[in-house]
Amino acid sequence: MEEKRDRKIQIVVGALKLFAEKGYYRSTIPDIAGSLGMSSGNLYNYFHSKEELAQEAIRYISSYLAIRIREVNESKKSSREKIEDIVRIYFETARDEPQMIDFFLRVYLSNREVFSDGCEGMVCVNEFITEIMIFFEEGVANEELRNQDFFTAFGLFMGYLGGMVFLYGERMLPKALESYIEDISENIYRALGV
Amino acid sequence: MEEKRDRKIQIVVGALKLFAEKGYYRSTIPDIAGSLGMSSGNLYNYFHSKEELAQEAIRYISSYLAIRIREVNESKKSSREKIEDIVRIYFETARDEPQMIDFFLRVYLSNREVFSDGCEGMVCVNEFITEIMIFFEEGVANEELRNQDFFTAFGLFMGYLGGMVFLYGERMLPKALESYIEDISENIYRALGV
Amino acid sequence: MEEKRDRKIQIVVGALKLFAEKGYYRSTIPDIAGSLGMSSGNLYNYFHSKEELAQEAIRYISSYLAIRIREVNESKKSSREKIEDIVRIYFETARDEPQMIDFFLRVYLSNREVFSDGCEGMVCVNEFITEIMIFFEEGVANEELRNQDFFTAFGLFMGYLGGMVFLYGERMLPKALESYIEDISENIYRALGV
Amino acid sequence: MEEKRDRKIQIVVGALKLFAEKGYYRSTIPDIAGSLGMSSGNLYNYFHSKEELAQEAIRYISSYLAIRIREVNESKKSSREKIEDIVRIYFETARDEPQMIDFFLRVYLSNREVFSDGCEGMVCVNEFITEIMIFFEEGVANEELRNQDFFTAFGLFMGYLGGMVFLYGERMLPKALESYIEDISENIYRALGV
DNA sequence: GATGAATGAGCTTTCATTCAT
DNA sequence: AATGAATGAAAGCTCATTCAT
Repeated sequence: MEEKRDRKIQIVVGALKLFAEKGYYRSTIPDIAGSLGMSSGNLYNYFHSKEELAQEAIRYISSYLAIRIREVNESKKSSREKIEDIVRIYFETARDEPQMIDFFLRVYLSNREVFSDGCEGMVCVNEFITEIMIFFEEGVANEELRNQDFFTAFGLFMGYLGGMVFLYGERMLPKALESYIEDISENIYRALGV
Repeated sequence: MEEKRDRKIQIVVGALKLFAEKGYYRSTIPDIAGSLGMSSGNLYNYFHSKEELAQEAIRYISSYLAIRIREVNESKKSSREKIEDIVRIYFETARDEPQMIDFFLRVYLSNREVFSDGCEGMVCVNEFITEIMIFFEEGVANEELRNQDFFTAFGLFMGYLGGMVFLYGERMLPKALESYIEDISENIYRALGV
Repeated sequence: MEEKRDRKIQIVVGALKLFAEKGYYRSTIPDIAGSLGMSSGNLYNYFHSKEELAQEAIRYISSYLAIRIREVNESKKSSREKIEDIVRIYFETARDEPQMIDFFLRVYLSNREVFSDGCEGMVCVNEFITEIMIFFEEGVANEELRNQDFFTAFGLFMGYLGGMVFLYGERMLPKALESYIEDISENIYRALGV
Repeated sequence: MEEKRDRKIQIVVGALKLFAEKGYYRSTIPDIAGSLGMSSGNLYNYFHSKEELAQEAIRYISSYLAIRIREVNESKKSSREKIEDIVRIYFETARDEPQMIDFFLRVYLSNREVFSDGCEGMVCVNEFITEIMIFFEEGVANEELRNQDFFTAFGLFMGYLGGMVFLYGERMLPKALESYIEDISENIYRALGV
């Protein structure tokens, strides 16, 4: 039983990688199964459909990022420092596990029809959004961040990071992603701080 | 000959709309041709492939937005005011011609393989980026904007706007898109201003 | 346009033959297309699904038999003679166009799930049943047939003929099908006559 | 060993039910095994293939009906009464154990390819047919029934009953099946009697 | 005997593209 | 220019059967 759960996670991780590289529609079930050394028929013993696989993938990513941001939220740092921590987490993930961010940007955000049954609204990225919300609201409560509409702040933060990772993926950035952390964090703080 | 050029534009506009609504892989050539009242065979008299059609579409969008931003750049307004004008243009386009922004976010940014032969790097959105670059560099030259890495600024500006339109498209924003213009412009100015 | 209608009929006739020979689930779309010298992709330019093809087939058969029975109904013969004519039509069809009766017995009657959307109840065999009903009611009106429940009579008539054709198909009958016409008609008349 | 025989019968009974409900090709081995609370692998310890299972099912049904008809044959009743008894047995089975008759009509009669190796001709329904034959020949010997070709009589009897149960299954009969027993028996007797 | 993961062939259906008309 | 029938490769998914445990 435990084994089956482990295998499911292995499959999600493998599928995630392929989806992120080639997109949802260009990744075929035989591709995914093959990359895991299994037959495509067998894959259906673990997941009922390709869509379900993609939905599990986005849940996995949301959880992965949420765990790391939760640590930041639980620290005693200032909002300015927390911004930098979150930017770092995001960029390090983009560097070390690029499929995570790429899946998010290129599969989840773009192929909404794949997620419309089972991941309506933002239910499958809820964990992640919740942590960003906690970060923001604590900053406001501590009078370190301006009290503005959450989505206005959220759009800036996440749109910005997503945009940078996209430029990075397109090899449009002249320097390594990490070298932008300081400037970007400063820009975000200027926008959101009191 | 002139006629043929007009018909090509009509086709691009029609294809653009369908691609934006249903995504690249879910839009079929018969779909596109049908929505234009023509046969799929005939469509191939104007474009050699589905990819070419998508590439023309992104060029069209880039040009469409560039023209409007050029007007802003040519005005005598302050950078603070220009930011607001650009945000307004972007949001008004998202409201009145949603396919333009949606194609950009959901087709161009996500199905990179479609654009890898013919739109490498950013050549197909060059016109648009150039105008943003002009806006930024003039602001720096006038000492209204801080002199920072262009991509750091660009990522913030465009990532932010894209993020907001995405949230809007997902019906996650409680208010109309335009009502955020003021706050968002302020956030951008705080981040980029001197 | 007319051509397309003709081609559709050709396809129905071809599919009908295969379905009758091998059953619905053992007849594959490539089989059907191949037997008609066309590609399976092209078949979908004429019919939207395998089910639709089967439904058109039963409508075709129902119409084919109804036309022939209508001629009997329009004749001035006695009910006793009409019974014999109908039995003859049924058996001659079974001999000359065996796929018609076989499809009816082995596909339509047995794979009800295939017909549940679009041929609910008996709507796709309505034409045929209507003619049998006319035969019966006129016989009753003329006081040649006993006035009994229609289904009691219909079940006998059609169950009997179907049963004989089944035995014939299984090569269980020692003699040719036609040589039973006289005896069977007599049995039916004994059962239904006044 | 005796246990194994019992388990085999249980499996046949369970498979029979599923086959009758969903058809042969729509019933999967995991379905059948699952409905019996066993694994599909284990089912293969009892039967070598899906086909074998279906063949055992029809043998079981043939035997089930034969036993009941044998009782009728062994009674001292007239042919007219025996007809009514057989009709009643058939209809009561259709009501109380519908899978028996449904399997016969919808699986055995229709998917001949499944039975072509192992149940050629009528060998798997031999027991049942033999009893009907005994009924008929005794009736002829007693001069209660006309001396006609056995198949002519058999086709009427069984085709009729099968047709009525089919109409019943399609919910086309306005009344309960049993209420037709009297009329149908009368029709059969008129057809077959001296 | 019992399990269920694994296989792999085969299914229906889709669709970009071609080409005779 | 215009049509749409035709192709054929490939997709997602199913399932009887096997076999290591």
